[in-house]
Amino acid sequence: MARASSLRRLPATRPVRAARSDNRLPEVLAQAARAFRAKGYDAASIRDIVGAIDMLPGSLYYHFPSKEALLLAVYAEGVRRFSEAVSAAIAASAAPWARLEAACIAHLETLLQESDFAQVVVRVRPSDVPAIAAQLVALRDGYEALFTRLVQALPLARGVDRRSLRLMLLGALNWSQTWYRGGRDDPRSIARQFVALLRQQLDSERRS
Amino acid sequence: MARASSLRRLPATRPVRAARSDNRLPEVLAQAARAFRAKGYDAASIRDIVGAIDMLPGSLYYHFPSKEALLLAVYAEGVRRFSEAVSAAIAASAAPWARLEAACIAHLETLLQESDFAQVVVRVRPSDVPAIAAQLVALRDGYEALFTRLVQALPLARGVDRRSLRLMLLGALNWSQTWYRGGRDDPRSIARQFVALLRQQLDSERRS
DNA sequence: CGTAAAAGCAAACACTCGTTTGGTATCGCA
DNA sequence: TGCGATACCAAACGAGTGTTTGCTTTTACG
Repeated sequence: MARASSLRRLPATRPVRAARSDNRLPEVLAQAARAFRAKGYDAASIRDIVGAIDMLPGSLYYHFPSKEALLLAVYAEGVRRFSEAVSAAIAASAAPWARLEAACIAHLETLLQESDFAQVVVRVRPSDVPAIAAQLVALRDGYEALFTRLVQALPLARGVDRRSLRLMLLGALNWSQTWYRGGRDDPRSIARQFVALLRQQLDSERRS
Repeated sequence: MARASSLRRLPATRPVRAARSDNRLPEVLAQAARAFRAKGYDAASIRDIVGAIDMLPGSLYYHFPSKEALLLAVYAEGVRRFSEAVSAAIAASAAPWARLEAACIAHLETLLQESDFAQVVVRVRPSDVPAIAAQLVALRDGYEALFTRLVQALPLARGVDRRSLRLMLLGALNWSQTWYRGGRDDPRSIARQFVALLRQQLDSERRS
């Protein structure tokens, strides 16, 4: 059986028949992502979300059993977009540093341009939604494991802590959401700058 | 006239007489910082804050005209603590890199240990509180100017973008609030690691 | 076509939110 | 000691919150 678009398995009430074509679930998700990104989880109300697509508050509960479940769906989609973008980006290169740079560029372009879903992942803190905090963290950790492997592959001088390097890089990238303004900066060059600042230790003082 | 403790000028209703000794404003501020840090601005309710010190919701409005004004007071105090810690720390050293490292250590220790007030500065986004967003940004910018000067003083190879360096460093430091767990890590060594990862370009290829 | 499921409407529910208003102990000070 | 400002209490306000319940329209499918 085909895996389908992955959005189709999100609703909690499983249809036994195919979804109808006038299904507005995609619009709901898009608007939810937009609202969560702009206002954060608590400040974004159900009425904000559904009102933007002329739907009534109660109607949302046909698609999701709770506001938390809605956030989880948006968050999962955000993580999926990050993973997809980065996976595709690193496939092109073989050299460890080039792969890391490609990953950072893809991460930042997804975060700062393709927007909304990805921004929610960086914006919303799992601890803000205790009921699903563990699931949010698990999703994010799954994605960041990609970077763990990329950093692991780097040829570094001994004594360089790879965990610190990963945390520093991802932290700097994610924090850019705070100060980034389109037009003035662009994601690609920011990511390149950041990687370049770390690349000073030359490759392979030891085994690859 | 003495400058006083700087908390005394916070209330919006200016007393013409000295404050009474049973004044619980300090406790209100401390609890507000605690709540804003733990839950964020929107999720932390007035009742959460005053309830923790057995005060009634309405009583807060003797000290502050609005919830936003309360946040502004907490935020300003947080920025003040950052500034004070970092200013004191960089006074001890003269060498540019040592000063930057000292600043980062002080920043991170303030953020991750002395806690609450400082954490609010990193946790709460100005855009979450539009009415005072501009003032929050101004406060933070004033503090971060400290780092701009520290980075400016570094002897760097030409072609190294100082703005990127500053943004990367502060971003990585601030993001640590997300993953830091006391006991496992400690702020001092984290800050040292981060600075070390950037220090590879040797001092003064050019003028000091 | 007819029918069952899908998708959403309409209206309310109980609750919490920030805030206001009027009153009152209590303290600092002359 | 008395007076007035200080620092609250007590109780409510209207608006907004996530969510539920019963009903209705629309669609895909046999």
